[in-house]
Amino acid sequence: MASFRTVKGFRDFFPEECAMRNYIFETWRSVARRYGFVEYEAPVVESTDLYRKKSGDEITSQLFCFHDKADREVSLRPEVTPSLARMATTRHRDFKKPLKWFQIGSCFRYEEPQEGRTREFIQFNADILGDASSGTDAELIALSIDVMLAFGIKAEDFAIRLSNRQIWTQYLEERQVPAEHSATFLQIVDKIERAKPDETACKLANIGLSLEDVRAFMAAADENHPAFAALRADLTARGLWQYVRIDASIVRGLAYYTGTVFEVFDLKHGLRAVAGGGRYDKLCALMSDGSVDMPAAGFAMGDVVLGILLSKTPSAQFAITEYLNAQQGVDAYVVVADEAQRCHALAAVQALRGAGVRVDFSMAAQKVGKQFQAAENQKARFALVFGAEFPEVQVKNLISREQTLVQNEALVATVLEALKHPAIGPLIA
RNA sequence: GUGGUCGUAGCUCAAUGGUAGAGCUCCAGAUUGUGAUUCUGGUUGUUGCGGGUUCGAGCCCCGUCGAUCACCCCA
Repeated sequence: MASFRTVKGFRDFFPEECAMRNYIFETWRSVARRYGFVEYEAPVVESTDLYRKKSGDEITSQLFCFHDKADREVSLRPEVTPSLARMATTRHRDFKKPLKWFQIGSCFRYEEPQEGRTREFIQFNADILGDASSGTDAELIALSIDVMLAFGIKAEDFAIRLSNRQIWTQYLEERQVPAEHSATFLQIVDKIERAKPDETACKLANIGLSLEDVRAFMAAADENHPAFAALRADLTARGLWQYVRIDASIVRGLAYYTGTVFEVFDLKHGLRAVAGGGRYDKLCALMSDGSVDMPAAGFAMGDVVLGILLSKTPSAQFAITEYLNAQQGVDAYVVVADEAQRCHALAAVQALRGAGVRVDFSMAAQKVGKQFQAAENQKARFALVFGAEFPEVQVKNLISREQTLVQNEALVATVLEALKHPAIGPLIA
């Protein structure tokens, strides 16, 4: 038994898991680029104040925070939106608006790990800054839908829960509830489906509201509500409105959301939200002490819940298998049948690799049978046998099992030509 | 941070308080120039860790670490 384990809530990525992770990254990247987003990255360690500024002191209980050797208070980032707001505001004059930026990287939260929740997780963040139009919100929702579709997650597997915090702001104004109760109220709404009704009613009574009135208002907030009219028209034109469900109980936990809020969630397994986001028009002003007032909206998708959903969705497995087959293994495996020819084999390995061919071979002397077995394990399409017939080389097609003799100096050209033809049939017999 | 369940080989799991096992994987051989199947052999454990009870603990008790579930939180 190994003496060391991963630290609580952290994960190893063995090759199989790393391939899965890379598949997720590449899918995120390719869809984001399809939408005209450019990639950025921010530091993993930030000043703890960066997170206090927008969320208050209590959030430090969920931060990986520590003092560095110069006694600076720093934290591993729990999210990237504050870093993005800092970056975008400090150099906003350098960029034409709107900014469509995405990022992929680790975030850290000191919480109790559970299924779908680890202490280090990887997030895909997509944000649009400098555009206050509802078209921006629609673009982000469309991106989140297309990301799911790109993973092979279909309409019957997921949906978007959509709401808007302004309908609640308006609700509170109409009932003359003081603005300082707004955050408390949104927390109550967030939990309204899970908490006990009498406790919820009691909390609402404290700020002068009744549960019946709130429930009635929520029921009335359907897709015909004027707050969703522009979004609905936009997403309907894209053919994407079918994925959207209005749900007024979605307010999102973050303090900084100001308008549209939405979540991506699965329909079959009751998992945690796959992604979440919304409009945060005041955050840039807050981060820049009012010097840069830039509207913004965005969402984040984590790798952990997404990975669980992919593993439970058969239609997603197909795309993963295709990706893994294309990525794994090598094109050719060099078999050293006669150790006297090893130096020629090494020269060929080097030449083939220089030509861009993926090549592997046994670095130590091995029986020929073992080497062919290794070639199969590596999913090689060709075995190149260096033996007594050198300077001729046996080129064996491992799928058709056909074998031909080729002059060594023609080997690279022959392999390159052969690789142009698509592999026939499955690599494993 | 609080409470429930669980922790045995690389993996999946057995083992009335009485000699720690099986399957799979991995390695080697049968097979010294060709992939499968099969057969044979082999490696791997302070039973998560530390105490306690007992003639004797994988099993019972306490603590601790980890996993998981529910709270909490969901940026």
